[in-house]
Amino acid sequence: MRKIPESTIRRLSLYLRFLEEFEGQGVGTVSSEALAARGGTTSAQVRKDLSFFGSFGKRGLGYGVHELARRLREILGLGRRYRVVLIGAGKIGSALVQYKGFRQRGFDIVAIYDSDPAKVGVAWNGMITRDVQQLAEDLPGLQPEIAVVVTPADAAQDVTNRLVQAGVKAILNFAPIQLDVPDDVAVKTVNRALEL
Amino acid sequence: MRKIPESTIRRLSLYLRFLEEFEGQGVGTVSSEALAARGGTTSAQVRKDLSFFGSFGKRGLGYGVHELARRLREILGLGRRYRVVLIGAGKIGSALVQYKGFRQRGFDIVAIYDSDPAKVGVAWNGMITRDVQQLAEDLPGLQPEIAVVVTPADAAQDVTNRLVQAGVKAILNFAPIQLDVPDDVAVKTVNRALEL
DNA sequence: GTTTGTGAAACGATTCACAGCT
DNA sequence: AGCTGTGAATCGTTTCACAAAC
Repeated sequence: MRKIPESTIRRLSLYLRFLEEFEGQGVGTVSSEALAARGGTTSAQVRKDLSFFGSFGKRGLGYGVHELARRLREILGLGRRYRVVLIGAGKIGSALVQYKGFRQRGFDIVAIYDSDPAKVGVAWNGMITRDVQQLAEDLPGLQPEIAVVVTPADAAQDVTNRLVQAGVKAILNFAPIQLDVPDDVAVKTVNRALEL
Repeated sequence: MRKIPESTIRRLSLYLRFLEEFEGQGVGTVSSEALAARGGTTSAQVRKDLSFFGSFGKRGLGYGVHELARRLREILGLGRRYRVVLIGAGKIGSALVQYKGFRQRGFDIVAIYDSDPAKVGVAWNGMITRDVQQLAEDLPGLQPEIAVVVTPADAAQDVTNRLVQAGVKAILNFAPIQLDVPDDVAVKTVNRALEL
């Protein structure tokens, strides 16, 4: 029982959200069936997902809402805070700085960079946008766990190289391009597109 | 060779984007290998994806960039326009009305609804927000192919019921809830959340 | 009696590997 | 010689089904 499916992780955060709902409604215990109904999966799926990490339920009874929520937060690494640098102070970048959910989920933006002289020096949420040229120099002091790349596609790979060079091991990429990184660096590219 | 993987469809629109890039660069022909490199997959994957829909390449040569792009647009139903109604004139809703990419991709918003009296009557892009109570009455005249639900979670199911009742067969759901619909209605729930 | 936890079976997607066309 | 198209093999995920726990 080693490798955990990526899809399991995605569902785990869903479950957590539902548990928090149940918690708010004063529900003390849920069955895998109830969780599944809320999330549009099956009870077997819920149980298998959880079983990757241990056994948190009581047979014949279900799961303690509060306890399971706690365990999930633990598994998902919530409660822990992450230092993140943001590269790109354009539209998405500045939206992210102001987005409260980001901070709520444990992500603290500790610096913002841009290459456009018109954007450098502008303050967002009390943080002054710095020149991307200073990135290499600043990173050792910032010690960010995560970098968020929100540059145009043509700048993304260059920025990524600098980040990797400086030892960043996790990148969240909003640029519409496949970033080339060493195996020990995790990249998650998010697709800002709608399709049907 | 009947059922086409959902993931194949997702990749197809990626391929199309890359082909348009190549087209812009005056490239006349691509191999599956070249497309794969651009998109971070493998050549076998590209060929298998395309093979679900026919054989568009020339052995020993590759694919005609222009022709393949045309075929993909055809397969993906682009070029066709869709009439969409938007339910919810809140933050995301109003962003969507103004989002140009939506229209560019063939989606024409033909009406906007909200239940909040303060929002009803407000014009977005020259379109006046109407009261959601009028939905049932209006839909037969609007004949929308798609409805986009951007209401709060507690209103979403109710709105959905009305839409289904009126014969809408495709719903794009931004509310953080699992919508319950008959089998012949397609729902795509999009998750406005960031995780890592 | 109810509901979990989990091997085993079924299913679905990706990768391999090669025959066949250009 | 080069590259596609595709069955067959492989790999990963979901579903089944049931013994064990309460």
